[in-house]
Amino acid sequence: MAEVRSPDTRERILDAAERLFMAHGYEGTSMRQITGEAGVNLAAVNYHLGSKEALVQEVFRRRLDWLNDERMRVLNAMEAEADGKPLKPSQIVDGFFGTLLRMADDERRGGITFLRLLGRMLTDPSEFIRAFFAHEYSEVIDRYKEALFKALPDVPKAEIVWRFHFMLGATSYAIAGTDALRVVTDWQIEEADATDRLDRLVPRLMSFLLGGLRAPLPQFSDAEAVGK
Amino acid sequence: MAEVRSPDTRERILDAAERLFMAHGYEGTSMRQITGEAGVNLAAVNYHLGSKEALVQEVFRRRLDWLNDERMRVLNAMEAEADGKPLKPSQIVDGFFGTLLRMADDERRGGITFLRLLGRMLTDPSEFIRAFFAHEYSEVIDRYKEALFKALPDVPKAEIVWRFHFMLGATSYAIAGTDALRVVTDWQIEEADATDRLDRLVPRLMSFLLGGLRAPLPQFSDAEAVGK
DNA sequence: GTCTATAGTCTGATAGAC
DNA sequence: GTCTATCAGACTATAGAC
Repeated sequence: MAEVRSPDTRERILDAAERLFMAHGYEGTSMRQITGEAGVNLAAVNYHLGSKEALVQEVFRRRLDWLNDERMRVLNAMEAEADGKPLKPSQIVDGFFGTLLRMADDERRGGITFLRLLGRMLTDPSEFIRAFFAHEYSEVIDRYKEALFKALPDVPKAEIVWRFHFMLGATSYAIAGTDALRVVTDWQIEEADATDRLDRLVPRLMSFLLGGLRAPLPQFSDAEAVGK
Repeated sequence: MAEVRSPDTRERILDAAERLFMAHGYEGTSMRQITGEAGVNLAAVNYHLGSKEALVQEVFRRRLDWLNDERMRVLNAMEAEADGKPLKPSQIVDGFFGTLLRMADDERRGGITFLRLLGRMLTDPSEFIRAFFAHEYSEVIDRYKEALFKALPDVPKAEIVWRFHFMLGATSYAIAGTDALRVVTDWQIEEADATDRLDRLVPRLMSFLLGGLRAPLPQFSDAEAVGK
């Protein structure tokens, strides 16, 4: 049985970095802030992680490895159950986005802090960030895309890929939650109490995503597009 | 008649800052990079704009002033036309999101560069950015929210506010476009040619947004929620 | 493994000549 | 208005004592 002990230096650094990168971004967070918040010496980051760039990669890797394994496990289980028949779109959307959102409740997996950090980094177009995500995500995305192609045989594949993309954006903003919502609204809506946030957000978002995924196909003004 | 002249120093700085903030973020871009790209002296930013913080505010202000005026103009025109009757949801969505997306074609208004910058900054939770957007956006958001409340009297207001938020997220990702799309897909889809991007993106996104906006209401597992 | 001390570089901002 | 020169401080990273 593993010895129970308080978080070691390496993990304290990762936790502090996760929180600070979420709040101020990668470039906006210094090693001094990170080590200060973690209560460790400045040199500890370079000793344990190597560099600031290696640190941010490890911050994501320790969470995404679990998330994508879980997404794979869920999809495999659903497909085994379906026995060759296509899955329902709602199952696929829940397997991908629901699994992500439910991380918000799991403090062992970073909780809401990691989800906000992820939503923020997905809009970062820098080559270094993009290459990392492309690598960590490609396998699971391919599997879910294929499942959607099978589930929606009448919808052109390009349309499904775009709608997948739109769903990611809506989810990213949903994660940022009340904070980002306050950017665009005074949010005087009566139910601002904190208790009913997450368990209502998930069904709310799922309805929206499925409505968008199954919307009538767009009519392009360009006539030639019909034959494509 | 105004004299036609090449962009002056101030505008060259704003253009360079817009491009660099889009690519590397606010914290990731130095004054030296900005003045270097603009081909002006380092001291010019402080002389013309005052500080780096004042610079980024002016980068947004010069575009958002036009955008929000235009959104107001379109909404006022549609409501005058409707003569007191509720607008169609598709009209409202097009007035808000369509007006934004069509900026991508207008190089005089910053084009696709500004749109990507905007999408990126909307995920930044820092107080300084949020306060600025809340101020610049509040009036027009309120008017569009009210129009949606009128157009969808059977949908609870809280639901509409959330769906507005989800639509913003989907649009933000749509703007980031092919770049962010490549994060989550190899994008081997055949129609990757650049020519047919924007005029197809708008109907694609509009279908998705309207599908989400008009989706069936979510079922909360919490029974008490029904009476709220 | 953890610390101090510091090297070497880059940052935003400004004073003052022209 | 535009320039050079420079300040004072923050940054990442590392060498070397313990």
